[in-house]
Amino acid sequence: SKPTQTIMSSFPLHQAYWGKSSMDVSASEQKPQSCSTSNQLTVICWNIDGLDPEDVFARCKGLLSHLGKYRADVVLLQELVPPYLSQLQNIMKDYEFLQSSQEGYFTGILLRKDRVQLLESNIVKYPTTEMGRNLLIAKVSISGHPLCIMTSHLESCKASSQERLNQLRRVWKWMKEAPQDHTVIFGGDTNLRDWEVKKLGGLPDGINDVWEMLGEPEESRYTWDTSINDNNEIPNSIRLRFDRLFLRQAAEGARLQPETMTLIGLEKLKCDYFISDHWGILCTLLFGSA
Amino acid sequence: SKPTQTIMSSFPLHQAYWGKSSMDVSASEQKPQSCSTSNQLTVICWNIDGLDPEDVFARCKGLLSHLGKYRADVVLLQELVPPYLSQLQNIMKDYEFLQSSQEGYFTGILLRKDRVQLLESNIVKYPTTEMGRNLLIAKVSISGHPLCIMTSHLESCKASSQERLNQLRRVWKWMKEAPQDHTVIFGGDTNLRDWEVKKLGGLPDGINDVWEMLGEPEESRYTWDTSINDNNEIPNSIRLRFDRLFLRQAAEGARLQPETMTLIGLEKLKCDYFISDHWGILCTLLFGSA
DNA sequence: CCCGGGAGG
DNA sequence: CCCTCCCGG
Repeated sequence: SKPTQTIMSSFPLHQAYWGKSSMDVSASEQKPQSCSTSNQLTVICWNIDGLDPEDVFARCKGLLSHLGKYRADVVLLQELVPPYLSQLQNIMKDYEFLQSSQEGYFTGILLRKDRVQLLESNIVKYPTTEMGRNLLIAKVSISGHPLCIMTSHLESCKASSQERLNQLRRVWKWMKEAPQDHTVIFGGDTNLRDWEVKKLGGLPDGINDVWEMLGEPEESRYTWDTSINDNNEIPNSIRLRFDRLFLRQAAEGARLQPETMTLIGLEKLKCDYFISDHWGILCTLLFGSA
Repeated sequence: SKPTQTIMSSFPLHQAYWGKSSMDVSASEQKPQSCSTSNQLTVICWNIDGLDPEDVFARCKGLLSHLGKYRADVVLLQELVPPYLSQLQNIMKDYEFLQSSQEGYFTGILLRKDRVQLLESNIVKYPTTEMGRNLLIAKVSISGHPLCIMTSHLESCKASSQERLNQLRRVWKWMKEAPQDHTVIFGGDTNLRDWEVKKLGGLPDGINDVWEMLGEPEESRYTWDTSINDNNEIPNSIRLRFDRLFLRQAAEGARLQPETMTLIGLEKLKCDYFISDHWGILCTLLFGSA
């Protein structure tokens, strides 16, 4: 009875996520249970461009295929829209969903239930946004580690630089002021240009950019790249690192150490579109001894 | 036989400049000869918007009326076009004319013959202009004082800020590198926003903004003001100080001290247009003892 | 969601 | 020659 089900058949999406011929088994049986005391944390961060009406079904299927393949502990999505979200919720029964708004487009935090225990969530408004942007926060426990997870879609477009930097300062403030016993990880579509971060004097003490911590690997630098991605039909080749992860360590306890960062969603679908105009970030981190 | 004479009758313009019933006397008799050893210098600087085709005749007449009234020693004009220039040359027989180009729109320096002796002139190209802009320079002697006079119409529009600032730096360089025994005065349509000058670190040592030297009088701040001037039919009220005079003193000899700066062309013509979308600047300065 | 150019206010 | 919006590249 959901409107989206009138345009999307559920089965191919289910299959994309759970795998072929899996309609007959329950969710809990379909994938091996992860070790809930593993010290590894897997995060996906992706602006899925839910506002683009082109071939939504195929793109959603592609997205579910990736999410089902990696089964990340934490999935941070931007530009979710209600029909898109409904589909994910219908299929991804093994995740708990948080969303930053009920209407328009918004962000979401998806928590893998068997790995992450949600303790508290919070939505913080940006007071001067002109695009309805906000900061979504989840306090969770994973393998016994207290973790504060944040996502946001900062003000878009070059022209909104000032507002975007206001929002970035606010994000950093929330990261710094999170409980000191929590590790804090932010992932989102920051729409940042490198010169904007420089303009703020660089990252604040205690907050690091995960991509920089990994030695600035060239192959995962540009998350928005019109030299490859033609979803937006932009003839110019422009490459920007819009999507970023920031990390603040807990004052004590295990440090969270980035291990790998790769881009996903790089393959073109049969419909000749990419899943999104952004690549997704797949990041693994390890809780180690301090 | 000039094309402009087919659309403009010369007599009303002559009358506007020289005064009523003056067609029967020669130019040299029409106005009292200024004292050629006066220490006062009068400068008019005005973007006359020669590109605006509306009511050119009435606007040219209004311009000549002002130029005839003040009979400035130096008149710096921007957005001259050939027909407009021809009319001025036909009427203002008491001035020597320099122009920065022969075609399109360009700047001009008009020197009152009985007060100013032209020694040398120079046209400096801006290498990267996309609007054909340049710097027009005249070395002159006035009351025995060596003077370097410059005018320009810097790159227009907010979007061309970078090129405009390149040009401004070049102007300042030429002002600084003019012969040290010359006083240097630049007047022009700079299209500058205050934040652009700040961005360059403010005015260089040794170069001053005449309006600032006069204590930043509010009534002569905005030379382009759509809250009053509707020549361009811009519904928003926007006021900018586009037109500026810069001064560099000679290393020795009399210092040139600004005395007054007023805006002219503030009255609406019968045709319901202003003379230009810019106000003119009328400035008096005095050579004093150092 | 890049950039630039053109129209309308 | 302001600004914003829209469109095409």
